[in-house]
Amino acid sequence: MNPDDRREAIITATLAVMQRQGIAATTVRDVAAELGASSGLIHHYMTSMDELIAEAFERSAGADLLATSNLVEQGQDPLDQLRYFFDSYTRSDGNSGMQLWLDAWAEAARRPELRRISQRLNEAWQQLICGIIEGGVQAGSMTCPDPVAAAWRILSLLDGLHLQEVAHSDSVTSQQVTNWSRRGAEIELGLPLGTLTNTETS
Amino acid sequence: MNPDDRREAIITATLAVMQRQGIAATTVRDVAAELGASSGLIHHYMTSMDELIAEAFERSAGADLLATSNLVEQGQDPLDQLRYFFDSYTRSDGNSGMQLWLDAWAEAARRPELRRISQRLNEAWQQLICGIIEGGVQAGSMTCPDPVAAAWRILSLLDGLHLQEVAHSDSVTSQQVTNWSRRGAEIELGLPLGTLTNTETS
DNA sequence: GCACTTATTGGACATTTGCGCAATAGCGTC
DNA sequence: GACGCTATTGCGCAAATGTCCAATAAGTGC
Repeated sequence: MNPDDRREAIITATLAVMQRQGIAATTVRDVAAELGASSGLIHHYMTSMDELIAEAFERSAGADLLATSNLVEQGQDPLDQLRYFFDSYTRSDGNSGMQLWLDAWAEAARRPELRRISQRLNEAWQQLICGIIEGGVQAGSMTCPDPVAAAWRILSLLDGLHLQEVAHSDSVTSQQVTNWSRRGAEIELGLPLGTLTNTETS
Repeated sequence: MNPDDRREAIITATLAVMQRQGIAATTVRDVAAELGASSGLIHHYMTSMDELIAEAFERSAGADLLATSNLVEQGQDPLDQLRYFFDSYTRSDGNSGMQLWLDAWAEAARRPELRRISQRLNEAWQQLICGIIEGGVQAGSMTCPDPVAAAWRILSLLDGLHLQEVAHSDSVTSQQVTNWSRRGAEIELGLPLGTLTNTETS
């Protein structure tokens, strides 16, 4: 098999195992089994387990960011962009992506490679929001004296709420995450109530 | 040694190891070394590793909640209580407590015992905030149409920001967490700018 | 057909893990 | 001082894990 394709296949298999079992419980043998190959093969392409995990996480989380980023770009005006942003962010595939983020944040303290990637991606998310806000302020549709802080707040609010949903699904439901986070952004940016809740749900 | 005291000593030692190395990297042997005893002793008092970890986490996180709760009770009025709340929450001992929470949230999906505890404590935190807000609304010093949602938002914002600080200390500093979270609460509750920032820091 | 490179295998190895168990030590009671 | 209970030890066991490596399969160019 072509080395590039093989590398890709390994990362895909690793991602599948990671989403199923969590980052900490992902082993070389599990990846090999998922791939239908031997464990030695993984090490022939990857220098270490940490690198493998970091690369697989980057692939998954990077794709999510790119998808949202692309969707946001299609918004006609900043308000539209913000709606697209929430639509895309909230619809993370069954929260398996969010569990991955939880694992990544927790493991960041112990895996430098993973830490660098999660930090870079989180900063990119914040900048994506920050750009929308700055556009909204310039267009006069949003009110925000400190876009940088507001962007971190909106991102942290989303992460914090999703965190509750993933860790304690009985406490906070997916619907509440959607409603509460949008309402929070409306308050943060001085938007009229209902600006971001485009459907009939309250 | 008295069985009760011994049990206590084991939990204390476990907590020390957990704060130093993280939940996932806490082993029976490390706890035994911290305690200055043999590994067999731990199993003589604890039926399993999971139970030990869950109990130690509950001890630590429960104490933090109690401390903040007690401090809040000493506030003269709801605004005072909210200030005390932020003072206490932000000054979590060098973030080792927050790393523990990160580990707990990530592990919640795989350790039912831990999940129950973290869920219960998170709900208690939310109720603590919710009570303050309801008091503030009643007293007329805060404006909030939905205290339950607002409390979850403030808690999630704090958690989300702390999360960034612990996982990526280069992105978000402790000072920014303090300022941004308080400013967020001011916006959320319709408070004048600076109501919660009692010091000279901006 | 033959050398040479490389993908791939399958298992060995050292380490670490939670846990169990037989032996020991310490201490209170009669 | 003997007995009995239990706290405590220290080692052993089986399982799991990351990593490495010699052997093999499969092309590939000459």
